Amino acid sequence: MTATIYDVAREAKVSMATVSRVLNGTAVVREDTKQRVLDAIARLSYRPNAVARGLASKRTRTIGVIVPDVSAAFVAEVVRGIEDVATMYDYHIILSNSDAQVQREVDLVGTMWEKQVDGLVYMTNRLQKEHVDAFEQAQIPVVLCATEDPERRIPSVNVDNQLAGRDAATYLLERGCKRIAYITTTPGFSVLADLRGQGVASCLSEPFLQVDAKHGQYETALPLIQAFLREHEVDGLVTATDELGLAAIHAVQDVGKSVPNDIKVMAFDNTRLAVMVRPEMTVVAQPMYDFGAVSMRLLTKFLQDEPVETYTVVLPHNIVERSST
Amino acid sequence: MTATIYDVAREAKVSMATVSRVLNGTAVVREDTKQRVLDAIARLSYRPNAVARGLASKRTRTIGVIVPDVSAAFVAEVVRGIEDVATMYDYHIILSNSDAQVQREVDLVGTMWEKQVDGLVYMTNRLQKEHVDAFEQAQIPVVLCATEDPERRIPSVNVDNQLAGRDAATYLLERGCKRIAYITTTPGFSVLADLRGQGVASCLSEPFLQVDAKHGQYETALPLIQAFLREHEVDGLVTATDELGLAAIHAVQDVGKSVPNDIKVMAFDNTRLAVMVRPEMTVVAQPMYDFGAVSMRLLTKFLQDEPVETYTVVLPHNIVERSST
DNA sequence: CTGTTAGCGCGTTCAA
DNA sequence: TTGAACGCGCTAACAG
Repeated sequence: MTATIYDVAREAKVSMATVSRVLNGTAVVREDTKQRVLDAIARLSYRPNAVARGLASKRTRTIGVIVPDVSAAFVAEVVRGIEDVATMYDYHIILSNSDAQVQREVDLVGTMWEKQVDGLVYMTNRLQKEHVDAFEQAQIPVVLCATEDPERRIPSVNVDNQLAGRDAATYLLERGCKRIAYITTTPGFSVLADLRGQGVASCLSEPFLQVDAKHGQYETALPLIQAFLREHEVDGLVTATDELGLAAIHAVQDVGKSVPNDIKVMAFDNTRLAVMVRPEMTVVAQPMYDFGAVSMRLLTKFLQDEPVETYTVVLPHNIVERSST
Repeated sequence: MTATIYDVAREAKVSMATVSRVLNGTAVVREDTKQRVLDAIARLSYRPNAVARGLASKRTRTIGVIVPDVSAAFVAEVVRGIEDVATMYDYHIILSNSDAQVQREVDLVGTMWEKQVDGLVYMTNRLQKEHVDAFEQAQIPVVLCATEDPERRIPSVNVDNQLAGRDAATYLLERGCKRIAYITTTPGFSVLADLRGQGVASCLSEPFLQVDAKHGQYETALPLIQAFLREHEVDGLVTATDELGLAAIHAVQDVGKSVPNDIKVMAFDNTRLAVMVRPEMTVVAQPMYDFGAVSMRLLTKFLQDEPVETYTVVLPHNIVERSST
């Protein structure tokens, strides 16, 4: 049997309350009795039971993290940011994948609630009423991470994706591109991708060309982009993700043209992929790690009742110029 | 205030024991009273408190997952596998990154213990005595995931990396390679990488050439491999990871040679990177998702006292032939 | 500064 | 088939 706080109390010849006090620093304890307690703890190699603690204090020091899919590079990087800051503030994270399915996302809020998480970091492609309802019912502090809440009801951390789209288009325009197309995942699937597209579109005088690259997978996107390039005369491509950017570069090469001479390619995100292509990709870099880190930090502020200035944090994005433009 | 089991009991005009019974199916309850309870639960939208439940039952239905770094593609994929199976068996996972630091890994076992996790899925580059001691002290069921335990003390799920290394070398040899080099992260850092190298070496009659690509990052590896290629005449390259494979391909091209005509390149793992290079990489594919899924499944067997045949699961690897060889 | 005493919300005997 | 009562290990008043 593993030792409890009672065992420590007996061993140190004090009451369990005193043990609790030195454990939590919740009140002043005389130095020598404190030392006795510490010794007893060490002798018994006592570890406080976080579950009992959670029940008594109503705070579990664990945060629920709900994401579409950790195995996506972008997401994994975000999760890393979340976990790092969580660790700093002595929290653990419970991680769940939703596969971007609303029903599952809503269910997860429920099970996270059962687990008594102190807060939630939430990542979804498209925030809907069901989500907001679930948050309200669960009464858990939530921070949206790299996801948009058009109505700004829920605190969130993101970049201005529409502006980012404009910046991308402007960049290409300034470098002489005349006809720019936007390559994205299935429109309607991801708000981020849609906003970026809107940003691009808003800069164009020509009719807006958009390529639906399905789920954004390299393999499926490649032939779609090739087909598009055979039918349309373009000299600039903006892609919703790095993976699509990579597919775009290869597609351009496949139809016998050159990047960046014939067609300039500019991608979103700046995952490690961006530097692993030839030519290396110019990108609108997203602060993925910071999405996670800042979200979690914001959440800790809520949990500790620290004052917060902005509930809707807009992180800066920036263009990293490389050889594909 | 959120409803408790007492509220439900009162609402259904039964005792809390009965509510607990219908909740857990732990004893037969008359159909109509069961229905009353269910109705009451729905009416109050009652959710059992998992923390209280954990304290009373001594099982939390949460699993600790300790990995070097989720943001690595390989790891993220493994974690996805773990989480999927955990969900199937109604477990949640607490995820922590260790950055491959032994001290942190050991500490994490301790904090996971405090959290009363029911089990641990553990991933580390090099299992050491400190780890095993920590496991023993914590008395938690552990399954090693994609990590070697040379002494087979701890249950594990892995492939035979040495054999995989031999297979890679054999493959190249059969295709006419005469001088093969192995490109790896800092030797001694990862047991997996070392074993693969040993496998490669065991097939070679020529002296074994090994390139220390530091931490295995594309950017730092690239110039190192270029330098190596300028000094050595080789016609085959095996790399410890996909990222290094990509660097190798580009390095070959940078020194004015062709893949696969002049030098064949063969990588390990088969992350999505493998198909995103030109030429696409031939790889020894690792079942990353399965590492996670099978580990977690094995752990559930321990937790449910199911019989298990093998404590050391060796998953099959296979060569995926593409254009780089 | 320290000890006593209630709970926290639930599982689980033991009787009835 | 159901209920009463105890305990899981700890925090948090409240006394002293």
